[in-house]
Amino acid sequence: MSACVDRVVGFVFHLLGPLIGSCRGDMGRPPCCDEMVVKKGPWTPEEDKKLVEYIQRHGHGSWRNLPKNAGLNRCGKSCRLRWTNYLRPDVKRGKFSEDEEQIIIHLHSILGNKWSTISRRLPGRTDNEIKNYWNTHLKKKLLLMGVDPVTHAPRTDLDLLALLPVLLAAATGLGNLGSSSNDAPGLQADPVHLVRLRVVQTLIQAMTTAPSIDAMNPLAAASLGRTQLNQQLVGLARDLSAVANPCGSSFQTGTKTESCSGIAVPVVFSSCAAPTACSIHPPISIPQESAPMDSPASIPFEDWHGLNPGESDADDMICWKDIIDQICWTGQS
DNA sequence: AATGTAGTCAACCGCTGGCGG
DNA sequence: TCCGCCAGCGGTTGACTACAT
Repeated sequence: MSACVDRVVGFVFHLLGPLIGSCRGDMGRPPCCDEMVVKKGPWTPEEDKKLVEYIQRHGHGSWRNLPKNAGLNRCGKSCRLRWTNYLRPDVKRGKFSEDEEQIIIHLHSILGNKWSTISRRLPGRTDNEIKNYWNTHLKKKLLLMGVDPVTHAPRTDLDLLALLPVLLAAATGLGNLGSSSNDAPGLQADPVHLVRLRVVQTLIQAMTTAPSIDAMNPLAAASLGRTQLNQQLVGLARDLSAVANPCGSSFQTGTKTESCSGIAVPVVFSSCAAPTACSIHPPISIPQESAPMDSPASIPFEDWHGLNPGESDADDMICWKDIIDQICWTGQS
């Protein structure tokens, strides 16, 4: 919320800045350069040439005074950035090598987003270049490997993603039930629709709340967001049980412990005591609570391979729109 | 061929901490 | 000790390009 206010205030000041600046007098801190005159945007070859020649001849000295001395219509800050990120003779350009990638990943696991510190260990690479490479390549690479790029720990959101097929199957099953049942279809249509809406609501809530939490504290978010979502999913599983009960009182929900690769995992189950009567409804099995990341009950990294949707088959990659479409419209015809 | 979408990266913005007066 | 200036830093933006539809 405050970030939003800051943005609005920033925008207003952005609009009024030149006006305020022109009548500021000697109040407050003077701008680093005259925003009304100074040039912004991409550098031209002529500007590059001027900057390089000046620095080679005199050194950069005070960046604040450099543009005036070098005959450049630029902010000193802009000159420094252009020099350090692009024009400096020792800047190495081109693709990052495997070794460089490994060094970046390793250092990032120790230092976090300390791009300038990381860049000092990689001669010829600038902090900006490393930061961009991280955000565009390495982050994705780690995600596909099942590693959280923030914590460098095995991803903890995969169990939630792994639940989606289960939820889909449940929601789809309800749709089939509603359309195939001869018993008062009109009475079942509304609860089915309500459950679908709750599935969508849960997904949307997960998608919209987690990032804001992440921004403040990724570690806390990983456990908090997941815990809340899991609780919602548990509730959802119970709703599904209540609605999709084709066998009367024999349909049950509860909690139990299941073994996953030899590790005990608490799950919520919903099952039907008469399988032949409800073969279209697979048992719903949902992790009950998120375990702490370092808990022995959490599933180890190597055990997630089968659950990572992006790893086994590219076609299995989750598309949120398709999921929501499927949940909302399956069985509606 | 035209349009839309996603990816990339140079440059900008605003904050922080060091330093000197 | 306080204050202002400055360089450096990390996050974000937006222009450009490649690819898909």
